[in-house]
Amino acid sequence: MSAELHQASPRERIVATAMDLFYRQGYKATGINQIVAEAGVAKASFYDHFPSKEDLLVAYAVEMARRDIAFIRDEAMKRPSAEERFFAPLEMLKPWFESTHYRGCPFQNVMVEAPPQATGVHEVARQHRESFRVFFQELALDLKNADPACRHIDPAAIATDYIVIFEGSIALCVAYRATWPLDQAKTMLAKALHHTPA
Amino acid sequence: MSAELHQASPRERIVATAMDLFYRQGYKATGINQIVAEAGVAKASFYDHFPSKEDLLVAYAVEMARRDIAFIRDEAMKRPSAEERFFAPLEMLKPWFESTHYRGCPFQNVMVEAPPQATGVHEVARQHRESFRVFFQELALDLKNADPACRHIDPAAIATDYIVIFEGSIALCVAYRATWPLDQAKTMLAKALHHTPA
DNA sequence: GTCTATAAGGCGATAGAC
DNA sequence: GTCTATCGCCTTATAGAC
Repeated sequence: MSAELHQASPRERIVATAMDLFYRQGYKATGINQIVAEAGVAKASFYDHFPSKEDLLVAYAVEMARRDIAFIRDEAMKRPSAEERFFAPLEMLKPWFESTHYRGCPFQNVMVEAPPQATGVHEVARQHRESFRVFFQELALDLKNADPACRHIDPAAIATDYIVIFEGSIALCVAYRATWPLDQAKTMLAKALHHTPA
Repeated sequence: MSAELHQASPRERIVATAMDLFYRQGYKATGINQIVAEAGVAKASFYDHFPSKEDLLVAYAVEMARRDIAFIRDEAMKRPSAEERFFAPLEMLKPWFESTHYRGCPFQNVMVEAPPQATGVHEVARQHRESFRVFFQELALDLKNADPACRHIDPAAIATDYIVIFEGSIALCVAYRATWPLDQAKTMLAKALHHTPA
C-alpha cells in the first residue's frame, strides 16, 4: 500500500488498488485476496463495501471513465491552438502507452474480460465512448471556428471518424507494441479535415 | 461433443473445442475441465498433447489465424469486381458479429487475456495483423489496376489506413453492440480512396 | 487411448472473535 | 474497523489402474 493512501478511507483504498491492478493485470487475473492485501483492508471490510467482485468492477469502470475524460479535457485545454487541442487526445496516448507497457484502453479490455451478464460495466464503457465522441465533436467545432481552412468541416462527421481512428490506433499500438499507429491516426485525421466533401 | 468430431483425433477434438470456447467465453473463463469434457478426451490425453493450457492457447491462435485469413481471402475472391473485393473484409464482419454476439476480433481479445509472459501468442497475433495488412495492400493494388478512378492511390498507404479503420470499427462494434461502425469504416475508406494526395 | 482419484493451491464469499 | 479460520468450489496438473 502506497504512502498517500494510508489515510484514505478503506473504500477509497480498495478502489485505488483496483484502479491499478484491474488495469495492469486484468480483471480475471486479479483476485480479491490480492486486492485486500494491497489495499490494506480486511476481507470482511471489502465485502462490507462491495457485495461482490463485480460491484468493484463497476466502481472501477465509473472512476476510470471519470478520470479519463477529466484528464484528457484538462490536458487538451492547456494547448494554445485549436489544432493542437484537436490532436491532443492522440498525442497524450504516446507516453501513456509507453509507461503502461501497452495495456491499451481500459474499456476495450473490460469489454473482453467482463462477464456477459455484467451489463452495468458494459453500459459504463459504452457511455464513456459516447463522452469521447462528444468531446471530439467539441474539438472539431473549435477547430472549425478557429481555422479558416477548416471552415467547411462537419464536426459531427469528423467526431465519428475520429473515434474509429482513435480506437483502431489504440488496438494496433497494443498489437505492435509501438506508437506509430498514433502518428498514422494523426495523418489520417489531418487528411479527413482537409478533404472537401463530395 | 458434436457429431462430426467423433471420428477426429483427440488432438483435433481438443483444438476444435478450444476454437469454440476460447473465443466465446474467453481464455481465462474457460477451464481445462470443460475443454476435456466437451472434447470427449481424458484429462491425461490432453496433457499428453499439450504440456500446459498456454500451449493450447498458442495452437488456438495459430489455427484461428490460418482459418481467418483463408476464409477472408476465399470470400473476397468470390466477389466479381475489384471494388467489391476491396470492401469484402468489412462486409463479412456484419453477419459474423451478429451471429457471435459481438465478441469482436479473437486477436484483440487474446492480447487482453493472454498472460504477459505468453510471448508466443502475442507474436502470432502480431503476425496475423501483418497478414491482414499485406492482404489489404493486394486488394488496393487490384483496385488501382482495375479502376481508373483509383489510378493515383498508393496501395501501401491505403493498406495502413485500412487496418487502422478496420480495427477501430471492430472495437466499436463490440462497444456499441451494433454494426454501424462497419458502414462508417466503409465510408471512410471510400473517402480515402478518392482523396487526392497533397 | 480410457477411467478415477488426487494433489496443491487459488477463487469468491462467509462467520465469529476481538 | 481488524484478525483468523473456513467453506465449497474451482483451477491446473499428475499419478495409477485398466
